[in-house]
Amino acid sequence: MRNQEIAKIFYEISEYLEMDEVAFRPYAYKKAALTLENLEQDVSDIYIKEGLKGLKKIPGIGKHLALKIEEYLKTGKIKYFQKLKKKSPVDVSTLTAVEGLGPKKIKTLYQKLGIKNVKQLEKAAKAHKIAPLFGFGEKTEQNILQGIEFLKKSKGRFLLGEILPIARDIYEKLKRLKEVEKIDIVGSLKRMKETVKDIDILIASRKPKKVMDFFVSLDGIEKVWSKGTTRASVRMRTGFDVDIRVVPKESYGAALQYFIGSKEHNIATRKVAISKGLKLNEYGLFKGKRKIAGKNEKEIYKLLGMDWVPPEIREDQGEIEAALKGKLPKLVQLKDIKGHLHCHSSWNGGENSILEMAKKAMELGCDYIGISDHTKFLRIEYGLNEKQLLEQRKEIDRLNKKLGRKKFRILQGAETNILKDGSIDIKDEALKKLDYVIAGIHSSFKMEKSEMTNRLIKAMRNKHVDIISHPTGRLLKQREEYEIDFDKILKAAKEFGTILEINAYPIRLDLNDLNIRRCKEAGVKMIINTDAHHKEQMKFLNLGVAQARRGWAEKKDIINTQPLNKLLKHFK
DNA sequence: GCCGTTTTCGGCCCGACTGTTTTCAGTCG
Repeated sequence: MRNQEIAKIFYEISEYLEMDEVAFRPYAYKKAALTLENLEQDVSDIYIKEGLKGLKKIPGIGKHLALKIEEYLKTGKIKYFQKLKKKSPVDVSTLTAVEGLGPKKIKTLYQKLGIKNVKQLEKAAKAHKIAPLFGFGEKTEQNILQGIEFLKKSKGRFLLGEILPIARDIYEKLKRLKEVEKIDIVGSLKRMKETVKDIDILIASRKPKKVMDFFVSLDGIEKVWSKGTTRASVRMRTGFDVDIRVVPKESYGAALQYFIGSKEHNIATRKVAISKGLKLNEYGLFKGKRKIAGKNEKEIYKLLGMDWVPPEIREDQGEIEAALKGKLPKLVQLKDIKGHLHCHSSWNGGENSILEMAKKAMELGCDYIGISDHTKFLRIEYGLNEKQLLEQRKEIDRLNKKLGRKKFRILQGAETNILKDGSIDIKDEALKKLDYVIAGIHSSFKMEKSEMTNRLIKAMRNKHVDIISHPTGRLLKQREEYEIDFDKILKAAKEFGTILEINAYPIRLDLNDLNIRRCKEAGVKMIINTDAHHKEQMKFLNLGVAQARRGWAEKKDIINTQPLNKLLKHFK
């Protein structure tokens, strides 16, 4: 998709303009980038079909941005962007990723110290050159160093949600090639890890050379790192690396098992093989020199006396033992999900009306959808007050009547705010009238552990609060989770019957896999929600399901696998 | 730079928080 490439450039332009203190234009670029990211159609398709006129129909894209998109599609470049980069040769996109640094501070750092990238930034901070600058100080310098450390930890990894669509696109293109007999995405992407380093693809073919030639000629490739007879590696313009590997059909299953990993799972599996006097490697399962399996994974696991292990839990975290005993969990699946309850509408600044959101949910096969707009504390998100919630109630009742379907229902919730002292920003009388109440932390993230734990527990104790949204508050590659005593949270959830959310929004994935497993073991119920601010974002559901699976969650652990009447029983 | 008109320029999300200041700028959401 060219959309993501262009969106990335527009975001950067917006940051350069902010550095130059240009008014309002940064906002226009940011808005356009956001729209492009969520656009269903590929801009290049739109352009081919309808030209500039078609581009201008996209909301937030006017004459000038349409011309820039055209320029990019035709030449692969945007001159205006290059000019800006030349003027301030600073790596804004990674520098702004350091928490606490924005365009203005970056500008000062460049002008006073000539800092252009994170490496120079770190050097300057360590040499205490930043603290004396006007508007900076000791604390800022320390924060910068901390921010850099955090960045380093997540360096070179991409969000599952951003890389998956690109991987699927490449997968589909390769699949159509007639020389490709079998094909799978492998590696950590197949295991649906929350962040992924690169895209690995495995192919069975008798004509590897043809597959290689086709692969390196794919659209969107920036450069080819290497190309051999059975493997190749490329860098995409979007910044991802893609590796493919071609093997003969006869050993495809063994190769699949090997390349899906994880390494730890493979080591443990090979130990099982050894204990049975067998040998397992990427070419097959062997008894002495004789190959006894290798064509597909299932026969390999079977001959090892194990059940087939779903890729999401191949981490050597107890799945080997469970598979040997035939006691693997029956993991929750996307098709088990009957609806979801954390969606935002245009009532609080989301992109789509309640009706549009509901229609999309129906289209995706949901039996219900919950609208849970932000509440008044979050001014920036147009948070609703008590009165507006009542008005929204009427609108939802009206829509339910109009849709008149027994099979589908819109529920009214709200994503309320847990204030600093653990109280909720909406009065009880108003909460009472909602079908359910979500509460989440959206401010004051830096609190002492016991204080933060108590803050959350107090909210859970509220007799109207049913669900805690994104319980740990982390943002992948951006912000650490706030400090909480998770065991105490679990205990409280159990006591008060509070449901913890698995937020499927790509940058959140919160609860994460480990916490999901703890939750399941503690017998605390969970709900998988998308946090969609746009109807297209409902597709994130599968990312949440994947994390639930990684956390060994089964259908019974997740309340939105239940039909509406049973679901409602979980609420206070 | 977009949008929406009162068709040709004015409006465009705003409060909390932090770390600087010593009344506020920059960043975040």
